[in-house]
Amino acid sequence: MNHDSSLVNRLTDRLIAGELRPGERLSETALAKEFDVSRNTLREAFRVLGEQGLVTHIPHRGVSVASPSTADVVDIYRVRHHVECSVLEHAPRNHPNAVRMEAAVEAAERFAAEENWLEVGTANMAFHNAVVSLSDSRRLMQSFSNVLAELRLAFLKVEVLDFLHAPFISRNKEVIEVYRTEGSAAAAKILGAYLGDSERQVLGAYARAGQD
Amino acid sequence: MNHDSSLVNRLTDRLIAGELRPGERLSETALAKEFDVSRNTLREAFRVLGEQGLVTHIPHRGVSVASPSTADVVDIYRVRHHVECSVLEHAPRNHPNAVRMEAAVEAAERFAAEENWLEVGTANMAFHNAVVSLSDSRRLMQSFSNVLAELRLAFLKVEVLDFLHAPFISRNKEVIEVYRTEGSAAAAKILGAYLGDSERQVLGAYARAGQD
DNA sequence: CTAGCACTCATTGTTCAACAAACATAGACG
DNA sequence: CGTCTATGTTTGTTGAACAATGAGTGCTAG
Repeated sequence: MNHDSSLVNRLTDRLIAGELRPGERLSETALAKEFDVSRNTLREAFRVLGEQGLVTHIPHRGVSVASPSTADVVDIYRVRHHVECSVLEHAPRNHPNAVRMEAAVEAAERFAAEENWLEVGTANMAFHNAVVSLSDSRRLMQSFSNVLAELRLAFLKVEVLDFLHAPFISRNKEVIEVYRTEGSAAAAKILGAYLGDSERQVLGAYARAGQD
Repeated sequence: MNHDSSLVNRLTDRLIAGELRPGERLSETALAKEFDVSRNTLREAFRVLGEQGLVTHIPHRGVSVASPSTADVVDIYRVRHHVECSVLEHAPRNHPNAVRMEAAVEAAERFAAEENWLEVGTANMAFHNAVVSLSDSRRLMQSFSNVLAELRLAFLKVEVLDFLHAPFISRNKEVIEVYRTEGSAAAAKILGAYLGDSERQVLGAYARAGQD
């Protein structure tokens, strides 16, 4: 995805894989040693991750893996509503990137069959990134991708990947189907409802987990 | 605006003030000396500015002030359409932050009277940031703010601040007026047309300036 | 016993000097 | 005229060092 600084990639990989858990403190010296880089280069990587929202930086207290609060989840879903729905609503009828959406759904189904929920989640992210790619806007895709990555940390925080992802594969398919047959506006409505339900599920999981 | 790392602020101030011109190469040693910081800290600041799109970083070739191409301008206006229109369309009837929009317009009028076009541009940015603030989403505001800052670099690049900003003050007022009287949906339509015209103006200026 | 306080220790913030690696420039050469 | 090489400059990265801040500890006084 990012073809720049390999260090940022290595860190994001660990983050979205859940190997660095939300809220976990990231010691500079420890991580520098682990990734075999100097503290200074690690700090540069921290700054970009911080700007992407994957990591929280508090001056003189170091950085931790972002640990989205319920307020953050609500905020993230606000972004999703505005961006995803608006893009889908105004998408041209047969946008080439629709195949990306289909590919993502197929991948999700494959991984769901294997009960590999982490990869199902990745495929789900790919689906929604594909939706936003219908905008043909690099910046929109970039910003949105960051927000989705942050949302994944929210999923990891409450540790119920299966329950959160499984029911939504079929709804992804429905979005594609409606987009193909009835057009953008109808599909955007479906997607909006989808997102509302998804948000409720996540917030419910937060409440059950007793998280803030 | 940003109350974190003072260095990033100092740099962004110089950038949006046009003192560091679009495309200008930013030498690490030179800038480090000028801002009286070490190369390493400057590089950390470069990473966040790079992530914000204000600065372009090419490995082994250093960073330059972002110099948006016409493709970038088109991309930026795509973001603006999706974000601003969607937010305004779904904004509640009497959102408290509407006063921010009005304050921005008044500031723009004051500065226009003084023919201080740089500050008119700043006030215009404040207006559109205020529009997005109707979403009550921190992330949407943050991302959007970055995109607007990048657009200002586009204005600075073609050096026609007055021509680009002056005609749009009244249209800002119109957006507020329609939002107050006819509601969100109507205002969003007006704003959409506004943005379309604005985009054409900027692209026209690019063409006249013979820029890519 | 507990609240407050000084002290200690660990971590981050920042700088500096050094070197490797990539790039840009200029001059030599065919 | 174009290409290649040599040289110099800039970035990428490191390690060590020190200052500044925060966190934890144990002491003291009430």
